[in-house]
Amino acid sequence: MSDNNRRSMPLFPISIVISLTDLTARQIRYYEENDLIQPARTKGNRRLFSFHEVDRLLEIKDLIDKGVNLAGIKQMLAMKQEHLEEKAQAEIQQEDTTYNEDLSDKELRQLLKQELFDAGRLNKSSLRQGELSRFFH
DNA sequence: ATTCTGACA
DNA sequence: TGTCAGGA
Repeated sequence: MSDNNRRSMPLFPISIVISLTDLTARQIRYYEENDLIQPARTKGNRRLFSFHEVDRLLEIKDLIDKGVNLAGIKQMLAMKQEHLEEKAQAEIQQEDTTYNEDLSDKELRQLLKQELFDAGRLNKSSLRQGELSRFFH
């Protein structure tokens, strides 16, 4: 899965991103100021965007059009990332368990502890979703 | 020609 | 958010 790396490669200048997203340069720069994106820079201080960042900007554009403010978008993007990290964590744990036919008591307790921890964090995330209603209108 | 930062008549 | 100035 190194296709993800290509989508993270800084490739296009802001002009291309503008035509790709229908956002203005002002908006794109403003979103960067608020840490919604972090484009790379050339030696001449010009912004370079990756496919991932273009996708991200399209998501942001979508949310803006739906009336979500920057604070709300920031939280939603944060949650989307938490979800990805969770999935990655889950895959790692599955590899461990599938390659070990028999687990020691210590490992079993560790796994159970981890699952309970994840479950607890998921509930907290859900509660935050309810609070997100403040950002919609 | 293109993009960057800062500022606001 | 738009737009203009002054640089790079």
